[in-house]
Amino acid sequence: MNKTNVGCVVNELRYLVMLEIRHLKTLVALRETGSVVEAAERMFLTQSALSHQLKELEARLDCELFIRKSRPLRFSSAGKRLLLLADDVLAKVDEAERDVKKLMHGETGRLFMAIECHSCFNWLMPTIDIYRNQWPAIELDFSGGFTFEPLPALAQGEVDLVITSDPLPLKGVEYVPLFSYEMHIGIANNHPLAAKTFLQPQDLADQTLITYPVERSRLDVFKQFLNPAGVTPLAVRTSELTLMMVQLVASGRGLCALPNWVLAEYADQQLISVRSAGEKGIWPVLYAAVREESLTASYVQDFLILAKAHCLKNLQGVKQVA
Amino acid sequence: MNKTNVGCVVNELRYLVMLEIRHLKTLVALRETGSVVEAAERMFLTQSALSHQLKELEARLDCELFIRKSRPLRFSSAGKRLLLLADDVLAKVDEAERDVKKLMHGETGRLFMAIECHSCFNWLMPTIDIYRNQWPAIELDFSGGFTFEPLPALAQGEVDLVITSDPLPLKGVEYVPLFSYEMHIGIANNHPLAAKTFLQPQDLADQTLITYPVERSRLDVFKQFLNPAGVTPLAVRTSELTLMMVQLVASGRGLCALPNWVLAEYADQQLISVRSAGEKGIWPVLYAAVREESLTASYVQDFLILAKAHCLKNLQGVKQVA
DNA sequence: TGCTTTACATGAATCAAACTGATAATTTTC
DNA sequence: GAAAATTATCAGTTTGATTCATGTAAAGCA
Repeated sequence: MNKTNVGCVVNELRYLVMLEIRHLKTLVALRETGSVVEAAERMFLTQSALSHQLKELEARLDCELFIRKSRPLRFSSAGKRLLLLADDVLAKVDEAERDVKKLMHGETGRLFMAIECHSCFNWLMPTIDIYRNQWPAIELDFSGGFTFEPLPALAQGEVDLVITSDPLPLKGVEYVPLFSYEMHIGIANNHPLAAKTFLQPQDLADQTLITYPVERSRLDVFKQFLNPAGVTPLAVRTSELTLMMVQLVASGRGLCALPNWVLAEYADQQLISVRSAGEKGIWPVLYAAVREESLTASYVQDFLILAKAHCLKNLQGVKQVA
Repeated sequence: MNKTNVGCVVNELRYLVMLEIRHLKTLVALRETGSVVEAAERMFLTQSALSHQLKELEARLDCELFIRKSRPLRFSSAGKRLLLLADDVLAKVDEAERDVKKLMHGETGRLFMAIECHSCFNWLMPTIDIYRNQWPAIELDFSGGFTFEPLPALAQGEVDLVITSDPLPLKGVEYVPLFSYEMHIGIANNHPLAAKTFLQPQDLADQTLITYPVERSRLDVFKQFLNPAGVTPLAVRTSELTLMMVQLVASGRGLCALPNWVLAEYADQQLISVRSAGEKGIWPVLYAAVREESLTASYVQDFLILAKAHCLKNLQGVKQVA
């Protein structure tokens, strides 16, 4: 660039591409997780890699993008500006990629869904709404209900996708992990057990447990917590509605075991208290079950990607599965 | 992904980033040049590299982006869709990068320009208009005129940037090549010399040459064409206005030597004919001269990048300098 | 039609940059 | 203040983008 002498010709004036899509994704992950470690995890990279990447980017731009020494990390004004860009650009790139897929295999198809995990209603509906905009030509349907057996229906071809936390081996059915979450126990604020930091199986021996009206063999509290310890609750009472379960718990009629992301919002409002089941807690994994063939269709792949991303982003305390 | 057996768990569902900024730039270069070879040149890559890149991208997207066997190449519908994305995204990325620069060094400054190449008015004005939007806080000014000596004024600090095709060594002045272009000779359609495919110096010995009113030592026709052959035209007549020069040429009053990009538009309208000077033609290089210190300022760098890009894109028949 | 020119494709080798793993330095939390 | 967690850094490895050399196909021209 300079030999500090008379009239030299400066040649390398190519436009240095500083920003890459990769960087924008990193920034978004950073914002959504609040730490480099977690952002790295979400991007399937090591913390080291991301640290290098950020250092390199900051060097290229010659500016600091965020303040590390604060939890959660805070973005500088430059960082905020780039996040604005990221939100815009990443959405558009995604859309373009989808459009290309559609142009190629002019895809239209069917995506009938069912849930085995009844709380999943909470996130599934908003996800479907987003999805409908992305793939307007796909025929969508949803089967709920407690009597309905989704997995056999999936194998038979009656439905195309089932949300379940119980991946039982079935010919031609594959399970795509979405995320893992903690199964929390909801308890009245003034309940004596609320004094404990976490609950043991025995604690439930003289309590009423409130569940969805399904067999015990399909409930994680039994499978992973009570049964192994040989404990049965004093009574089991059922409810089809989550909100009603919470009301019952709040008024001291019993305890309930539900995903953290369901209980969190009620706990935040101080309606009830939540405790872990055991010291480490119970961490089921939620899967999307689809038939083998479906996995090749981009409109199915896209739904899976969307669901996973949507949950990781919006559901409190859910973790990516390794 | 598949072991074609019972109920396997499919794990790798990370969103494969297919598109990168790099790819978008390639597509745009492809559109603007109309061939892989030239696009590669413009991106400072080999033809091979670009060929690989495109193959890889098409594989990732699983679709053809453009039809190679046609000149200029034609884009497929998928290609067109991605070009749409590219235009949107690249502009926004540029803007964001500029904003970051401004946030950092809150840059405001001065950019007084002058031209030694008088035809440059044509592209300089539109370029300045674009630039003004990008850097509204920069004070812009422009000195024209045939009596004014820009290069000394640059060294003295009266102006900050000079467009010239004659990079004479001056302390503290650096020359940034913008592009190279062919110096064409304009000639009346019915002129006897119009029969030749290109002109020799001797052809001008009995002709009138119409030039801008500057010394012959600053005119490329003399420096690079007539003087080396020891030829002088029958007469030299001057005009300050390009359009008037062309009118004179069209009516058979003489010949003129002007950059291809100036004459091309008149030739396209069949107003005049153009011929090369010599078999290979004369190919001057146009430079932007700036003072050494200016090169570190991003608002100057940005002007240079913009000018170069704008000319390569919009001026007919200009070439990037190696 | 055959010959030359030009543009693009391909394979192997190279090289740079991104990533990892281990560890050190730092900060936060209790 | 100690322990835990987060981030930075170093050196080694891997990946994948780029080049070089060459092959193939199309376009232009006699």
